[in-house]
Amino acid sequence: MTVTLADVAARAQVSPATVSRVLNGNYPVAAATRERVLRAVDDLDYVLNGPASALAAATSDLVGVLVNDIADPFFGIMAGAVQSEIGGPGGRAGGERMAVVCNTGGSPERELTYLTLLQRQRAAAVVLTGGAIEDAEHAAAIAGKLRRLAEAGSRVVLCGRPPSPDTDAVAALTFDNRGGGRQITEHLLGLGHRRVGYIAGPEERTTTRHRLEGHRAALAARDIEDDPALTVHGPYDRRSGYDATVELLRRAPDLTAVVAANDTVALGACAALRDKGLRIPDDVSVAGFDDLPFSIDVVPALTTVRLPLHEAGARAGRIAMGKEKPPPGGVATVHGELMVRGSTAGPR
Amino acid sequence: MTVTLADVAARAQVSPATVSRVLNGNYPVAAATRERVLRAVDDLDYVLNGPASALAAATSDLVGVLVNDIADPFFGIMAGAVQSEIGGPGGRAGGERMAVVCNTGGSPERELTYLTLLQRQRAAAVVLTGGAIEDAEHAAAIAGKLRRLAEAGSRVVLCGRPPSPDTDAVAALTFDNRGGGRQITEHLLGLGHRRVGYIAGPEERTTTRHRLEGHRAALAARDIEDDPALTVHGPYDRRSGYDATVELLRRAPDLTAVVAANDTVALGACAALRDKGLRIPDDVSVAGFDDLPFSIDVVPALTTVRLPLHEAGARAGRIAMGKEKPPPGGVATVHGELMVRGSTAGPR
DNA sequence: CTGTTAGCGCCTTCAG
DNA sequence: CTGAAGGCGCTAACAG
Repeated sequence: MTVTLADVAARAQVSPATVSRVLNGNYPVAAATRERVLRAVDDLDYVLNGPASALAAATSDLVGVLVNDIADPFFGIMAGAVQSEIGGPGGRAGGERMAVVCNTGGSPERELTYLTLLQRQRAAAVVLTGGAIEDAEHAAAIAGKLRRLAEAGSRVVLCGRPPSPDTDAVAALTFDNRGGGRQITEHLLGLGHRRVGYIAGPEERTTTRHRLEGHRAALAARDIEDDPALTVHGPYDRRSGYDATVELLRRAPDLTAVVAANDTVALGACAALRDKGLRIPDDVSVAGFDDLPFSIDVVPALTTVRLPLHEAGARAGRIAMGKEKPPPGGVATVHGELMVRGSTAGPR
Repeated sequence: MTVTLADVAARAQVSPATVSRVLNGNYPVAAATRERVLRAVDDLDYVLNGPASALAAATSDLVGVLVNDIADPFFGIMAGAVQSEIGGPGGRAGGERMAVVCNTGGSPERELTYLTLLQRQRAAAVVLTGGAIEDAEHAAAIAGKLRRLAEAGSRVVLCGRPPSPDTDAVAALTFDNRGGGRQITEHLLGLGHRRVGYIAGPEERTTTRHRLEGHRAALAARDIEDDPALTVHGPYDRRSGYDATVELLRRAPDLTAVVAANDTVALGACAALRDKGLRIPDDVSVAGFDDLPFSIDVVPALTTVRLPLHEAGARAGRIAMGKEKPPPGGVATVHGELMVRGSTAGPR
């Protein structure tokens, strides 16, 4: 019923092997023969059977992309960038690799499950985005899975995640979250702020910890007390920013600035401040992190640290495909850039 | 080297068929036997070979999701929702289906290419999101591809895209773009606006056309002239909103409101107005469409039409998996809800 | 409930 | 440059 390679071969009057070679283009085939085969393919509307080739060739053209939440532009941008680079060298509808996007929701189990599923698919590569969960047991489990994936021939690339030891990753592009966190707080301190609230991300995640460490380093460098009451943890979403800000304001009505773990959280913080009748930045300055597309459009525009998400994702994609050499030592640090905008100013 | 079903069978002292049955759980197997097999699987760290099963079973556990741009939350939200519903009935790391996200960038060729690639993968289902391109030739090509996909056993579901004839889609969930477009303009007219600029999406797309038709219907219902100078087309991005607004202002300095094709475009429009020294909504009202998460956080909050993107995506996913019955006739219209917020008010 | 027997459709040596 | 042959790892009838 469904047309197979053999049908094409018959129609083109060549052997199945020849058709295979034409389709994969990895082997010399006479131009005339190729033409004949291609015509037969068209005539028959033939479409290669992916699973069959994957089985025979022991590798598929699927690339896994693990993200926390694809609805979040932070991940959407990276996933899109990865995807834009994994296409083959072009040509017909061949050579193209496809991205399997796996939404882990930040859950360790789902992360593991998806890795297994990708191993099952014999994924050509796997790109893990976003911060890692800081739990020894889980880290070991992940490392084990990644090792097995690598052994099975998948190229593993970390994007925006710190390199973890014995992972067999081809490369790790890690964001300089610590440096960025430090920059943003330094900017605020430089403006004269002394009571700075910090809305951190969820605990036990490298991203959260690094950004917070940067913040603290900036405080320490100026000998400013790191009042524990000024730090609140919560998920990376708007709601958390809102609630945390209300809480911070309750604990420390004297604060003059709020640093949020990321832009989305910062948005929630702004909303809370506004609801309390506080003006930004006149009464309270607000800063975010990531520089998502909307951040320049909120009013006042958000001061934040720009992370080159698209570039990083694209590079991860190219490295995963072997189109670009991994960085020396397999690790590259991607730095953020402080974007000073209207949401921060000197304290009252 | 790599461990296979046969290895597991040997270790559990059963036949390969039995192992297969345990793993797929579609067949009765004695509890004791199952235990033994499962233990062997664990001991050997066995992972099923996806391509091999797909070949033998003639179906894969991949679900294609076509989107214009995964970095855009409009699509990210739907893709995430689809993905959340395609998981199997649960259980071990089995039964899980994975989402192959295909970024078409709005290009007809890429749309076709990806459909072919999904057919090659023998995708269990394919969900097409977003509006369709209005070009007879392309529409026919797509319809043909979809028909072939359906014949090959993939369940095709449209999400946010009008039902196209002879497509063999299991279901089409279409957004009521016309109704939404009409509502938003009616809202503005009700406030007293008479000169309303309209920033439409790219031409030749159903979404663009329907929203614009709704806008015009609202004007017509009030016998207000549809001044062609008040409509500008452009891509669905911020930049386009900015540029279009500058152009509208040039053409019609007397306009008192701007309706954007979607929220992202509206953001650009707001930025342009602000740069021109115009206040929102005091000088010019602005309205968007979609109600993306950031829309409530911009200042002033955006009046817009909320589309239940997550719900629609989830439903599409369930229908694609056969977990939910398709709507009667295969077509369901998903209505938007007018969200009146601070960005619109009566004219000066 | 379990084992046996054939393929699924393609790639890939190996000859020629 | 092209053909022939074997097997990739699993599933799906059939028997039993």
